[in-house]
Amino acid sequence: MVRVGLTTERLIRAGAELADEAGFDHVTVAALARRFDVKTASLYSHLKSSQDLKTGIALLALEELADRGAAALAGRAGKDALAALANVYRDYAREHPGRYAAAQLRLDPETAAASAGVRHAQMTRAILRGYDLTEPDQTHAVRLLGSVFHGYVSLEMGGGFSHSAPDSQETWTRILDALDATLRNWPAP
Amino acid sequence: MVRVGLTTERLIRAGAELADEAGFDHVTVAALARRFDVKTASLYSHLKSSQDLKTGIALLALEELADRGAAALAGRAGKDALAALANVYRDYAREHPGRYAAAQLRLDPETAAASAGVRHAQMTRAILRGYDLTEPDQTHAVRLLGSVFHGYVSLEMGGGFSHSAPDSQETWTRILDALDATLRNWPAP
DNA sequence: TCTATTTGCCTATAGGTATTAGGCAGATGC
DNA sequence: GCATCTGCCTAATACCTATAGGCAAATAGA
Repeated sequence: MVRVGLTTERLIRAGAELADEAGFDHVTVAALARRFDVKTASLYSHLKSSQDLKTGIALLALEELADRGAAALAGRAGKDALAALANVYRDYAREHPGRYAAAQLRLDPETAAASAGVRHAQMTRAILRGYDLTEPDQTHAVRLLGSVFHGYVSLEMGGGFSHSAPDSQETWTRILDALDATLRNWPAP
Repeated sequence: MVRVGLTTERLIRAGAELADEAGFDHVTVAALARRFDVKTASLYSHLKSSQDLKTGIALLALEELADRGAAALAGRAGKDALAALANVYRDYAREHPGRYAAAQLRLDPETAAASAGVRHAQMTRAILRGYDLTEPDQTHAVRLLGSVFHGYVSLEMGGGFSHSAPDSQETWTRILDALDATLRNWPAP
């Protein structure tokens, strides 16, 4: 009975790797146990439940994403900042599809409020400082940007844009151009 | 041994109802069997697998959505058409959250090509006839609209906009205004 | 109407996942 | 060096998916 040195931390990190390799929906307590060459039941000393594991991966992903976003935004403003943050999401999803999928997990309100999710909203709002929007319009714009980032990345990852011209990168650039123009010329009600 | 009269058709339709009531991820062959007061194994005469059931629900949802879209677009053009199709997605997701979630299921290429999914792309393209866009820009715009519709609806359903002002309906209206303006003034590369 | 065939739903079975309870043996503290 | 703690184990329960083979109800043919 060799002790492998399991930790909640290590398990969640390994779970994130498993998610990226096999897909988030293949993340199971059993699969994770196999990865450590340990019996499934052993993980329950460190994890409350399967849901707990998934939530942990989601929180990790949200944090990594927020860190990358903060780094990308530093020293940038306006369209530059817009494109930088947008690319953080898209690139992260391509590098870490499983983690990105985890980040979409619906969290219960308390967990969400304590997560890095709030930093994401703040970062998007920070971008809008480079544009001239009134307060309620800022919220509308935050929601628009969130929708486009999430929507585009999720459709792209689902293969929606794979087999047709023009290629996805071209569209992505043009969509960021369009969003920039929209924010500069935000229509009155 | 009373025969209940199971059919693939009936099973998929009941599965869609189950999805709306309990959530798409609670749709299982076992749960569906309980609903018909029948043993789980009995469903395998009509369904190849659990995946088969889920795919069936997805195809049903895509078709219902496409039908609603076609009806909504009839006789409309420009911003009117844009708002009509957008509302079809949003309303459908609210009325049938389970089916809507099913429609996001990733289908294998052949299945997708034979699905109502292609009608969705056609409808979005049809909207763009009311705007003045060159061919490649039309594709970019189709992808933008798809991203916003899907992204917004999915964030809204995840509760992302629930507990903050202004309310979601207001934002939705303003986003449609912004999209209309963007399409009318699509920026050159 | 009676018989023969089809077929719908059943039982039995095997294997996968989640989760809890209780046990033994390394690791740790005095 | 001994006592305690704690990490991983075995055992057990309860689902879920899926396949194989059986019996009886429905259907077709005479």
